[in-house]
Amino acid sequence: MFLEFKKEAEQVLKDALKKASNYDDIDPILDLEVSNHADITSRIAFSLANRYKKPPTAIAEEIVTQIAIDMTHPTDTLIADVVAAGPYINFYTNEFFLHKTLQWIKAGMEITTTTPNKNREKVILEHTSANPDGPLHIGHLRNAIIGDVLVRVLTRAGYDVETQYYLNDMGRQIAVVVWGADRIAYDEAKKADHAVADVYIAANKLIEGNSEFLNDVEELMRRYEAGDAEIVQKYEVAVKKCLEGIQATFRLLNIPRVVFVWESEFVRSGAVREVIEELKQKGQIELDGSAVLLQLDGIEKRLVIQRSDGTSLYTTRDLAYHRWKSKNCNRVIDVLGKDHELVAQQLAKALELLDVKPPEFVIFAFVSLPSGSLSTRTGRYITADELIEKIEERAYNEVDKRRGDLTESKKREIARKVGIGALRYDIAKVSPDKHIVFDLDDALDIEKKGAPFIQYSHARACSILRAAEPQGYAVSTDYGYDYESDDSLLTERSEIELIKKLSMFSYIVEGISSDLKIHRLGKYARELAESFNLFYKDCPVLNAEADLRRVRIALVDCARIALRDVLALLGIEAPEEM
RNA sequence: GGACUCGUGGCUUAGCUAGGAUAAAGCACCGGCCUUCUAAGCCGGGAAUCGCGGGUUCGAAUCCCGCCGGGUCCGCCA
Repeated sequence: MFLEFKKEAEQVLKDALKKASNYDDIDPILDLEVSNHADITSRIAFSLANRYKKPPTAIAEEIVTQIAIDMTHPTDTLIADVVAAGPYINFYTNEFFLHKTLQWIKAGMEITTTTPNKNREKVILEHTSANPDGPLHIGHLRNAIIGDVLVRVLTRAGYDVETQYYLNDMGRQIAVVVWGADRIAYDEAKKADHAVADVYIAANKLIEGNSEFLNDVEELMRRYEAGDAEIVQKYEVAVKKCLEGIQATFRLLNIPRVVFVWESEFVRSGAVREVIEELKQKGQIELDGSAVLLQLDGIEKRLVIQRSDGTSLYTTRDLAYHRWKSKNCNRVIDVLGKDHELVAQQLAKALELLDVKPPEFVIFAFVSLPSGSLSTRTGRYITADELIEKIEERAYNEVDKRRGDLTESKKREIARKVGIGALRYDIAKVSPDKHIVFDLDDALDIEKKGAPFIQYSHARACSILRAAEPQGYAVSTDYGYDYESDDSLLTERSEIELIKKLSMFSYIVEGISSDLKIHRLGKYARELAESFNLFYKDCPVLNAEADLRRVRIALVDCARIALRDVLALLGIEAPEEM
């Protein structure tokens, strides 16, 4: 609902600028921002001051006098007041805005987009895309969580999102696994992806420095690219085994519906060859022996698009993949580690040559351990599975400490929600360009004001509604607003602050769907929980006088919905008690 | 060496894209609040020359330049 308020403020300001004839020539950059001092504020007076050589305070004053809001009916506007505070023009919401916000929440919080026709546009979002040579580790976890939160936010904003996991099945790593699987048995007692990692690590040790084995591996790669049926079959067994484990981890993390796209498909379909031929015609080509290099605008590093032996490379295959993605949707989004940044730039430039709109990249900095960087090959990593198990155990201890009264299965269920929630929140709340040194003890310390804090607020809201029912207090949609007098029964500061915070939901979702900065969602979720906790402390609900009780119960219900939904966007489950 | 990126209280972070009203939180620390809807909560306190130096500006954590420190990349690997 805040978006609607902002839109109205924009319109009012534009009209005022038109009326203040001195300023009507400018293209209005309204400079409207959320502020501590008002519900929304405009700093436009500063830029006008520069242009017209007048003090900004005078300009702000002048503009405000031109503002006219028709208030013949209180429900014609969401604005209560506009005042000049020095150089700032401050806008304040009215009672009707609060009322509309609650109605809107109860009706499902539809996100009205600012740009038309965006609804149901198709997005293909690629995340994780880890090599299928072992389990996901905490580096992949960051990728997966950022990606999954984006998928949830974009879906909520009205996009039709497909999540893809690009499967690098043509790399050397997989050939090593396939080679190893012929000599070393999988440990069937282990989770599939962990068993694959064992084989991968052991095979690497055997191959290291042994040129005969190295040749074997290269032979495998050649035959796979050529589509040798026997080899393809072996590859499929190994890759699918690993994938089975990775998907199990995704399920634990609440990451649903991921479509696996096999890299090799683009080679066998001829798409890679087409890309290479087209680049040879359209691009600035250099030859190094029989290898083909492409010089890209603004990038010093030349991109090799074809090897001396004529076989394809990862980047060219990726180009074919991206061209295909682009043909099948309106927005292509890739979540990538920082190590792929140069490749991403080359990819974007090469796609431009092919007249394909480049993807939007979300690039995140590395996760390392206090002992150094992660490596699947050397076995130096903490797996996502291990982390999930430990954090759930820690969460169980916390639940057990507080709720000894619950049944074992109930405690386990809450521990699972709290544990995964804490993990996801910890990663989602940090800006992707911050390097993370992962400290296991720190991650397991779920006393902090993270996901459990937000979940707890939700549980409290549920608890009130649970207690209301047996007393015969139904949840109504009466928010205590009087259309005649424009009065509201919700007048406490904490009530109003809570409703205003609730109204920001769509603003945040809409914002993230364009700037893709998911850490803003974590901040909003925490602020929402804080607002609810303040309301909870200040305003008795069930013991309030009957009319007030009715509208406060309705407010609690709205808060419950918003907390549940914001947690859902973070991929965190909202327990009804904890 | 070159390119990119990060550097904000003891620790972890938000704010930086489009410069503006007292730099905002969490953890840790100190003190207070459970006969009322869950104390995984609430209130108060101390704690920051926003890495350093210059520049642009009426105004810089935010933009520009230089330096220092951490990270990533610079394969006919993926």
